[in-house]
Amino acid sequence: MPTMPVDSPRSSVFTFQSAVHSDHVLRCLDEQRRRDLLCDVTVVVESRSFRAHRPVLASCSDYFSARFSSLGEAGAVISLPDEVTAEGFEPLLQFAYTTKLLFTKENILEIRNSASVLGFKNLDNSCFEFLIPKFFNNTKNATNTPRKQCCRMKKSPKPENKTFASTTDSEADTNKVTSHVALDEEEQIETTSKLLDHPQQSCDDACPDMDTQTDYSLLCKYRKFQMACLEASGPEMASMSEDGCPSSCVPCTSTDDAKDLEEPTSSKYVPVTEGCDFLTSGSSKPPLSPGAKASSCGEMSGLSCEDSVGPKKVKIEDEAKDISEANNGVGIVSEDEEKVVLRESLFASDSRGDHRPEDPESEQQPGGERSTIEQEVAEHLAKGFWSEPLPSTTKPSTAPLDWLKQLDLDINKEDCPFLRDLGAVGARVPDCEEPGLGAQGSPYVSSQNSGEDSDSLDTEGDSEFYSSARACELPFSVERIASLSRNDFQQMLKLQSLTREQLDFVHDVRRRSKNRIAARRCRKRKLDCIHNLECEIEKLRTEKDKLTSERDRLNHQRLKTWQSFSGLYERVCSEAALRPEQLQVLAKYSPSACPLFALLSPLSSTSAQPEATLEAQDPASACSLGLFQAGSCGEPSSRFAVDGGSGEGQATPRALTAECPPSASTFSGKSFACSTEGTGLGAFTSMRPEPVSKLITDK
DNA sequence: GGACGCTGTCATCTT
DNA sequence: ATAAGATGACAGCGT
Repeated sequence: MPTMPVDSPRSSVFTFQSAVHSDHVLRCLDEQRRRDLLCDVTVVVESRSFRAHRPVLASCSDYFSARFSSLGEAGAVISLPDEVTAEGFEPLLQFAYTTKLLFTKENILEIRNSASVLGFKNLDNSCFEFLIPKFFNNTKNATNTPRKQCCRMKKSPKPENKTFASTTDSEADTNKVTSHVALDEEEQIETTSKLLDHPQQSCDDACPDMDTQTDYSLLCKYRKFQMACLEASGPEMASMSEDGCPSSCVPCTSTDDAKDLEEPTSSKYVPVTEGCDFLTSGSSKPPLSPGAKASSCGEMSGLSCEDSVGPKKVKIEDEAKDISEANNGVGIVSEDEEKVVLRESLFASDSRGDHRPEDPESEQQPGGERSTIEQEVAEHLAKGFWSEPLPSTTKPSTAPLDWLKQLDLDINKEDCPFLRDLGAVGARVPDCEEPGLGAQGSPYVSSQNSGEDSDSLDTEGDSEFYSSARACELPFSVERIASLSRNDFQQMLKLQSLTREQLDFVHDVRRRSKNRIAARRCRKRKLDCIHNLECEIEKLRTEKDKLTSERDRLNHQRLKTWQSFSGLYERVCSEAALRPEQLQVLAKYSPSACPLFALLSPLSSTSAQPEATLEAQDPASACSLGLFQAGSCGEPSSRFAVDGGSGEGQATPRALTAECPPSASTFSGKSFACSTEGTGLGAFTSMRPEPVSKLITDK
């Protein structure tokens, strides 16, 4: 958009933004493409060639962007992968130049596939995800798309949520495409949810080791706990974030974006006030009304795995996002029975007047009977369209009550170019689930998913609010009140001349809404923390098992080495027929760990080693019994647990009794005395293998 | 009808 | 000093 800073005596900067410039540019580019003017690339698909401009393609498609950047100037002709068909590519090319995607039931799959391969932006979520199932899964419950089950921790699946999995009779005779689509949609939903949710979002129950981006910095007491864990855990927990969040093992419950880490799974909508900042601060775009900001932001941020109960809402909110980003609306009009034009069009400030007279397509099809699919599609898109709040320009001087009436009447039926055409379907006004609450028909309310557990905004308190709001004649929605930043909120209040009572009421509503959201966050953090701790416990348990088995292995190895060593000494001594004096001399020059010491123990304990008391001597035999007779002790490790005092084992009585059965534990007391007797001779005497003892005894 | 879980709200404390 | 957020406690509601 052209900005035209104009110097003024006071150095003020003005901004002019054309609402038609981008349209014009695109139109010119399309014209050039049609006339093959300034086209710098030929795209070959199957046997067909398409002339185009690289920047246009690159700006719309990741694929082209990558290709062009890698090819440089050389690639004047590029061939697309086999997966891309001409039938699928041509509408995409047209979309790139016109923002309109022409498709039919017959070619939408081709288009979707091509778009997927080419990485065409702004189509998947906004178009295919909703449309394809409508085309190919058009059952009664088609609108009830499955909730992302893996993100529902405990809620039992509801029957209607199984639409995709279940195959109705009407579906039974559908072609393979149907199942393919259903499958793909599941993937899409999942992918979409992942994208829209916090990237960390994942299944709760299957991810003990998955990372999380839960922002524990927002935890208060939990953060302290996490920090304590960090400190206590040492290097193992070094992967924790600064906030004390262990990245190695964390709750896999959803965590939203950095700001709104918290809301994703547990709440239905998350107004992120801060998210509106980019709209409000120094924007060069035409100022949006507070309502627009609120709605946009609320809907933008209102996505979560759990929240996005179906592609419908995802799409709507995605559209809202697009709307908020580009100030565009989404319109859909019918061309003929099976043909639909999905169009993103400029959503000028006067959205209510956006009947797009320049588009003959938008005119009602006289007598044209729409298919159910089409009706649903149109209704869906209309919802997205009207989820955009009324600009403030439409209600400046209108009395609040009149304004509300206006909302209820005008918007829903008359002014919406899509619903107007829908007949009975149109009568099901978006956001008007509760007939008694006319205010809920206000486009300020973004509760899109009618019916089952739509706890987004249709809470008791909100319903109460609407009643009270009507009583107070407040032109606000809860969402708007709660999602606005403080400044915006204050500004909005200033714009409205409210009575004291009204002001109190609005503040109260805002406070409660904020608190409600905070409570959700808080609870979610608790759950995350619990989950995190469970993961930690599991991890430590695994670690312990690993270390235990390693210890056993090493002990076993040590026992074998000792036995082998002892055997060798025994052989040497017996073959050499050494006398005890000779043995002592030999031992004198042997390392202390040498099993030879064991051969000397009786002598040393009685004469040479006065400190080796009877208690130590007795235990020696006791230990040897315990060690080498008590096979009942079971494992080698338990045997060597006894000799902990001789080396690094550090066996404790508790360990002994724990590891040895009662029969062997009768020795434990003395064994322990023996093993703790000393680190030298006593210890080794306690360990001498029976053959050695026997040898010495014999001698 | 009670147990349980979920959610909103309030009061209070912390940031 | 004030607003916003966090959290414990409680109550209402649905299952």
